[in-house]
Amino acid sequence: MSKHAIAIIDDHLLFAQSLKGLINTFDHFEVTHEANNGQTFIDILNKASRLPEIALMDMNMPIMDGVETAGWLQKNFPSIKVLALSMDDDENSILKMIRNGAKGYLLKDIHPDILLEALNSVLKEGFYHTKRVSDTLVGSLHSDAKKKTDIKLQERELEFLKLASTEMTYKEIANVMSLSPKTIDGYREQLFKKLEVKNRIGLVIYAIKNKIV
Amino acid sequence: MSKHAIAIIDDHLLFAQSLKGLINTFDHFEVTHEANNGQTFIDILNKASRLPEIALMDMNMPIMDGVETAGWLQKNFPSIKVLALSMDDDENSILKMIRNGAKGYLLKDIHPDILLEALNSVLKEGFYHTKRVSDTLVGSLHSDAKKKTDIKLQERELEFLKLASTEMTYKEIANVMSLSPKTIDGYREQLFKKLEVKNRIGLVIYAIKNKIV
DNA sequence: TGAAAAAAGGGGATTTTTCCCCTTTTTGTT
DNA sequence: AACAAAAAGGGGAAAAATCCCCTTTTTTCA
Repeated sequence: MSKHAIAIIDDHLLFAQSLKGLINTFDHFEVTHEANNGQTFIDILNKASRLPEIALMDMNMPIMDGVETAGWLQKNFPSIKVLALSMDDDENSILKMIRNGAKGYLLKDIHPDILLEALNSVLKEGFYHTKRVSDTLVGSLHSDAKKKTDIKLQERELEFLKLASTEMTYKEIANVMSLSPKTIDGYREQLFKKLEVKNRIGLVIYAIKNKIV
Repeated sequence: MSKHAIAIIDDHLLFAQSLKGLINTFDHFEVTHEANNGQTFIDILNKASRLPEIALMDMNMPIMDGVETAGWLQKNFPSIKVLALSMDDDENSILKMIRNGAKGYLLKDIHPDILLEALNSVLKEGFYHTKRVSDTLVGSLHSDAKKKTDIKLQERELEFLKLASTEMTYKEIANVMSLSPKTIDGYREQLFKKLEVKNRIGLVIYAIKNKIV
């Protein structure tokens, strides 16, 4: 029987290469595709003769991150099962990834045995969910957790948010953006409502947590 | 000839184990010690019969981080050469690590060949410095870069800084800390000077960048 | 092609933050 | 015992941020 084809998409080459070695020691798996970000992976897939069965996908990557890439795969190569590989078990990250079709969400601090278990499970059951992920999924059904994902920010809002996450005053921000301070007032209040924060500190925390700055 | 003993200190088990596999494929190296944070590593060393020659040290770890551990090693086991392994090439991190005796600073996105090169270089030359690290070191000699490391914050200041990095007003913070708002004023101004920031946004950015929150 | 959304701006008031100037008490260290 | 540092607090004023209320113009999209 031929081995199951695994793809690794991760910008940390040292990790990717090491992990490749590890997976290749697993009896029924072999790493057949490697990419250092989502865009590269897409390019590889588009001229590949063989497709991977499972894609081990890092979350934080330059150019095209894990969430975006997972969404693209869901549309264009739905047969490829995405297993997210992340460093932080942030609720929002988990939800975004699962909503974009990921079959599982693993933390990088797990034991290699768990990875093997997850790979097998994804092939047989179609998914692998740790308790943490299940809990998050259940929790997201109740309460107000729905709103928190998929907040779309306008270009101008994003520009402002980045500048608001510096030590500039609003007057200075208005100058940089060539706007009236009153317009800045408007963007601020808009973002306060949209992001459900009470003040500029909340904006900064949001921006950093969502890797906008 | 026996192989050179390498220790891996990293809380990301999957990475640590994978890396171990990779290093064990290098001709003259083998992984002899593993720990998931600095404290664990110290415990292991204190009852080890054999010492590692090189310690591959992650920066961000729970309980005891890479900088602290490197400092401890410098005092207690100066023969062990520390090679920092980090995800971000933040100038402050590099400086802190080098000042605590690290012989090199590698990013996790390097090619495995570079790791091998670094290991060999540390053994032969006593150090391995990428261009980025050298540049940072040179840059730190000039200008005001000296001040930015080793800023010691008091317990109370740290408490305040954490609360200042939330959406609370200073009045609310004063209540939580059971202090007069005027005392909070004092701590704030003190931190502004100490951290060289202009306003509360600067405090939040500092706190997040230095993993205080 | 017309309504909705986005972008830009204003008046005016209140609250919060920032920034000086200080004092007292406690704690730690030669 | 003496001095330095840390912890706590105050008066007062200026600047910045917050929060309502609005209007106009341009873009987008069904």
